[in-house]
Amino acid sequence: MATLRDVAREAGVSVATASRAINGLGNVTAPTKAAVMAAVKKLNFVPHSGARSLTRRKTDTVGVILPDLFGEFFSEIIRGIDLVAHESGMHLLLGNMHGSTHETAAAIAAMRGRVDGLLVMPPDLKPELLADYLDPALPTVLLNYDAGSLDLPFVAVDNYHGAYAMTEALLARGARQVVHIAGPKHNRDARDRQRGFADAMAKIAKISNPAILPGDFSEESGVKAAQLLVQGQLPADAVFAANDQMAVGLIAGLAEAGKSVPGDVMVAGFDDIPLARHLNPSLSTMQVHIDRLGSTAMMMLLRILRGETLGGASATILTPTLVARGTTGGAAIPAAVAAAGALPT
Amino acid sequence: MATLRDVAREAGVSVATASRAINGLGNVTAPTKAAVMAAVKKLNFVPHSGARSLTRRKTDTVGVILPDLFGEFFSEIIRGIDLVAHESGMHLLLGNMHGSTHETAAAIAAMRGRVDGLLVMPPDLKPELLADYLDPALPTVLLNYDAGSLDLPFVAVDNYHGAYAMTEALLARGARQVVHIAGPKHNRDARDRQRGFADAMAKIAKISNPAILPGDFSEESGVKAAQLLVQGQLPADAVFAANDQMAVGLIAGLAEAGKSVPGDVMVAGFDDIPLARHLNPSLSTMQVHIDRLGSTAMMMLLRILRGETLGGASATILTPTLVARGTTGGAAIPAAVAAAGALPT
DNA sequence: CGTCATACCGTAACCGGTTACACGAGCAAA
DNA sequence: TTTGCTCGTGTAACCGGTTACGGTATGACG
Repeated sequence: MATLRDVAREAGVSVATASRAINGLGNVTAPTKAAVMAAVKKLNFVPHSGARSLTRRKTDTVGVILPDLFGEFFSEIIRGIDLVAHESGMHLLLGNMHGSTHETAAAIAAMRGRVDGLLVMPPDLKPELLADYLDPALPTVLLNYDAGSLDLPFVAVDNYHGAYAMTEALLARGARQVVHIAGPKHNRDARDRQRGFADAMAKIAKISNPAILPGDFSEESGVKAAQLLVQGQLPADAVFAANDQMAVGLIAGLAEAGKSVPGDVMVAGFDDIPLARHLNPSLSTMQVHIDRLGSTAMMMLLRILRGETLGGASATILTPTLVARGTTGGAAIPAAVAAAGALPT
Repeated sequence: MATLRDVAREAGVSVATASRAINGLGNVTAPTKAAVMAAVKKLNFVPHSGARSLTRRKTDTVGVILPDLFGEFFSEIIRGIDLVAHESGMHLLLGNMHGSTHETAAAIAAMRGRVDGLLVMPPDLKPELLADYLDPALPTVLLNYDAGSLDLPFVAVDNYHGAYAMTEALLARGARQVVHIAGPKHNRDARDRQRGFADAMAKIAKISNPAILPGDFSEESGVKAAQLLVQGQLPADAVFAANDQMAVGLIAGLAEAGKSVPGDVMVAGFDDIPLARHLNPSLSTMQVHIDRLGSTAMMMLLRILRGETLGGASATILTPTLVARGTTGGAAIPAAVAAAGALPT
């Protein structure tokens, strides 16, 4: 592979001149520039971005560290990030913590010297630990994580009020005995959603100990919850799953047991994954623009990198909106219309 | 940020010794190693991977260049790649060609000096162009692309025989007038699938000019196809969409027009995206293990990087398998059972 | 005690670019 | 002619690591 010195020699100039010519930094005569460019073509020289970023102290890359890569949730986030990263000519270096705390540290450390900033989503990590791992000198934006004590910028979803609103809606539809299927115990999103549910039940329905079934955000755990519900003879006229994935499993499990939705029991989820509107009946859920989670975080990071100060905007809370569909007996928008984009569902 | 020289100074040794101690390359006394480690802790030094890869001429990173990041297809590929990359301690640098040829060149060029190898998926690029962009010295594996004249290793899906098999299955179910919804004209996958369909119709049903509706792999184009079908009074007892996404739109459109599936018309797709089994009725389709597309490509690349020779295995063809579900009146496996993983659907 | 192998360690040259600074040429003003 | 600028270019010092090579001290051995 040709290096800059090769090009310089070929063009009969110094490396400095070659560099200037290639980067168009002025101060180069037209003929010499042409000579350099000819040499570039001839040797088909491609600049070595690694070396480049070493001196420039800029990599034009941001590191993205996610807990996992499974499912639409993460792919939507990545897409959102890429959307705005691409506009600014930034690249994405993917890190995956694969659920383990130890790997998280490794993933962050491996980013040193490869990225200009970091986008981290640590859904089940204690803030203190996170602070240890992160390099204070490296601009970092947290995804879906309220840093609390740390004063790192972040963008998060208002899980609490979302869950509250959904519970309220179920109650308004006439449900009395609403059961919640919780997410993983240590997961912050899950805990906030559960709190929102419990508070709504207490404040609105005056029920202080609503039934809560365990779950782990997976489809299987939704199926299991359905079985528990039916076999345990748990009285329920509505079930609110902490995410759509579980709601999908739940509905399948209920159908298996001969329960009809929403006839016998209403069902609601959270996230509005693409699948939700295609179910039959379609799934009522809290719509989160997952891609926006990624794109706004990336925009915040870009502004930090440009040296702007975020000021009050250092924390962005995305409010999910309620989408009433078939599983709560709501306005069931014909799938074809929704798919064609005629309605902003 | 502390550099290696800082550490060396702090520990009272030379940079060479510090480097050796940190990397555990022997030839360092236990006490001096301890001193270095202490300095590392004290300054909390994290090695600068950028600089490291410059001298090592190894980045421990592979570049992944995809045409887009939209939908489950790509996220599954990335997940598959990450799965095996992670095992070998490799990182992923994402490049996105955003559909444009010009961007493709830029994306590839930007990888120079940042990666040890490349995974490229250029579904609508001519081989000659691709050859121009690619650096022959950089190990590259093509995703879902038969390089033909270029002798680059690749892993691809046997779209032709998959489509042939699906068409055959529809005919075996008694369909006579099978309509195909094609994918984007310039897309190789789409063209191969269309060829498989046409050949099967000709050979098995002796129909040489089967009806083919235009599409672009999007859900909307499936809806449009349904409208064309109904309004155009096109006789059809089965519709074979070139991918699942379009099949989903198609089904919604048919339902809108009052057509029942599979009663009035059977429907089949291609890919087996996760959504497929959750539709009601569930979608018959050709199952492609999309994640394997990514993981096998990554494994091939790793072997090349390790200096092994691929030999005959330089081309891997993944054969899709037929999954008969509800939309062709096939064995409709209860969703709950399938979700629980009791059956390997 | 001299010789030599061995094990540790330091000096300095690299990897492939960028860029501060110096230098010479050309030209206008004094 | 001398001074002073500007403009184009070259020299060399970086960026932050790795590593070839050479030096020194130590112990074994004749």
